[in-house]
Amino acid sequence: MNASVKDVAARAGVSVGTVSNVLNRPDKVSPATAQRVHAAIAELGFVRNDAARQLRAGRSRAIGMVLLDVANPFFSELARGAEERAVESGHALILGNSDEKADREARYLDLFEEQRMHGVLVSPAGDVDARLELLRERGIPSVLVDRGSDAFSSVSVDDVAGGELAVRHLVSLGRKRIAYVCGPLTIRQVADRLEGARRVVAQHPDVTIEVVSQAALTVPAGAAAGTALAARAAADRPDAVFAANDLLALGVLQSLVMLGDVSVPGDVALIGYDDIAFARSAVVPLTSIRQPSRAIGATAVEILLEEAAEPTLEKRAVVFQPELVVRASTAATPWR
Amino acid sequence: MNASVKDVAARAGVSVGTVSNVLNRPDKVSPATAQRVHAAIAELGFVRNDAARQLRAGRSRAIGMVLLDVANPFFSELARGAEERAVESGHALILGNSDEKADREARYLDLFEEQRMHGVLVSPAGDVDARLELLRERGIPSVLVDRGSDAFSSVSVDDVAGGELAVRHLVSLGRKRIAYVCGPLTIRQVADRLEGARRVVAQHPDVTIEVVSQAALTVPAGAAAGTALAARAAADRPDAVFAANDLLALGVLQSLVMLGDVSVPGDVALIGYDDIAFARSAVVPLTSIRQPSRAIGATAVEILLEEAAEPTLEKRAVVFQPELVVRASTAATPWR
DNA sequence: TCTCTGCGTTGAAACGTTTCATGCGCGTGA
DNA sequence: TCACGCGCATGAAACGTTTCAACGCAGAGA
Repeated sequence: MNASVKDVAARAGVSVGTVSNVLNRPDKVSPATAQRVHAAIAELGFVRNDAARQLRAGRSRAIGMVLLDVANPFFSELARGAEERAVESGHALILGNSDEKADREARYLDLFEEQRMHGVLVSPAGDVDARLELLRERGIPSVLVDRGSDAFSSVSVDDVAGGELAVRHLVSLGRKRIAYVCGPLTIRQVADRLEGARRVVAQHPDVTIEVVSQAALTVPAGAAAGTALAARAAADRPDAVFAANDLLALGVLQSLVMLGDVSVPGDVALIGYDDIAFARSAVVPLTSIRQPSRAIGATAVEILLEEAAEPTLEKRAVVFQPELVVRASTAATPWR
Repeated sequence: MNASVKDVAARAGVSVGTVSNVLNRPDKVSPATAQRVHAAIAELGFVRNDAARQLRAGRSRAIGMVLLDVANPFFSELARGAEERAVESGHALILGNSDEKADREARYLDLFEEQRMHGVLVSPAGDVDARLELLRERGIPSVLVDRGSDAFSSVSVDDVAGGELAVRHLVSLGRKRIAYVCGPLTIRQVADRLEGARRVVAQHPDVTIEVVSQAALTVPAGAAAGTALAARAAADRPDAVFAANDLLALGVLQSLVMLGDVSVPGDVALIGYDDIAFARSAVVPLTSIRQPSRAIGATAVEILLEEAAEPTLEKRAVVFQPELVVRASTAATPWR
């Protein structure tokens, strides 16, 4: 049904080896022959079969990426950065969604292994180290994204520092009773941000922190947490909320301001994490911790490609620093 | 470096054919042999090479999808729906971003053709019909997403009806001077929504519509449009804005309310399109037109798989109906 | 004239899987 | 007892590419 390199060779009156040379090392073939081959290709509408090429090469040219949640703007930005860098050097980026589930993550890694991917980028949900070690043994390098590791190269943001930044900001505004609204503490980023938060709290005897853990890092999960907070007696309510990401924060904001009768930042100051594009257009524009998401993605691909080319390379750990972006949700005086 | 089916066969003391049978038609092999083969697979850590399998099979089990903008929640939801349906039947979904650029779109289609994809889903940026016709000739079916077509199956939403819904709502609130803030009119959805809007305007002699076209369908593009509107003298300003999607609407909202001194919905009523999750947590919660994004993705995969199995099938066109979701940005009285 | 170089081209091997015609051994019915 | 059918297992062929050792040939140098 499809023209193969053999058909092209026959049509152009050359051998298959020559056709392949025209495609892959044009300098090795005379202009006249190349010309004839190109003509044959065009006439037959020949399209290279990547499966065969890959089989021969032993590995794919594609890079696999498993993310916690593609619908989260932080991750889609990250993916964007990675894709751009990958395409730049002739690689494709295959995206998978783990939904923070270890089994979905594992399925994608299996798939990537079957495809003999050029390399794999993971923002891990479960404990992937053993699995990645297996991949490495089979010649597939990996880079962890948005999390550090002792065993693999990684590109991450200093989440402990981010937690410190956030809580230090809240404390500097005079807030004393902080709630940390977060997802499962098994997610490293969630735990690290809490760790940073606690460090700051430890330095201020009169400040307390309470952990409100939800099942997911999504807007509805945040809304649930916010509803619970709004239902409390005012005296019992925290005067500040640090949310583990902006989606949670937006959910909290929604239920505090729109359903409950709690004002932000009057009654409760609110700070998110990631500084997604929507943070600034929220009901009350959201103070947040910004991460250089695109740069993270691009850097991860960069490192991955280097390791794929030179497997003996030592592992590296790039750590970006987060940045505080102050908006109305923590402003000293209520916005408007 | 990697164990092959041959190694497994040797280890288990059977032929390669038998190993393949164990993997693909377990019923054809005696339990005892199957047992031995499974043991060998485990011992050697054998992982099937998908490239070889694909080469033999003639086509990949993956489905390719090209979207206008993966970072747009409408599309990531859509992709999510598609992915779930695809995985359900043992297919992988490969995602590509066209960024509304015809050349990027073309690159992905080339890639998908080289990979002999099982099928292709496209939300088209450029004019893809000819290209898809080529793919079809080569045995790769395609389904258009979020756009109708005469030549291919499609799953879309009635954008003309959506435009009507939006503007009828604005008119019912007594608004007379409507601005349509949109992206390039070459994008079908953008044009269709305008068409719908114009139909309603045509029925009301005292209502006018003005088109404010931007280069992209993004938040910053919307902000630019909003800034321009805010800069006008109040008498010269529209009393309602219909934005071609929620991202634009959020941008408009941002610049009207936060930079300019225009109140929403007091001075200007604002309606978006897509009803993304963030619409409800905007500065002023956004009235919008909801589309069943996940169902669209799932349905598209469904149809694609049927066509892949039965290429002679007649083309189908599924059209979902949009739905109006009223929030504060068009409420009769200002919110709060 | 003969040998040596180097350029262009050739054709076969190899990548790892699935498929399919073939073969073998055993029990069953005639 | 023989033929037959049935259940399993076999191994070669095929998929389409890239690579590589080998080859032919023309021109240069001896």
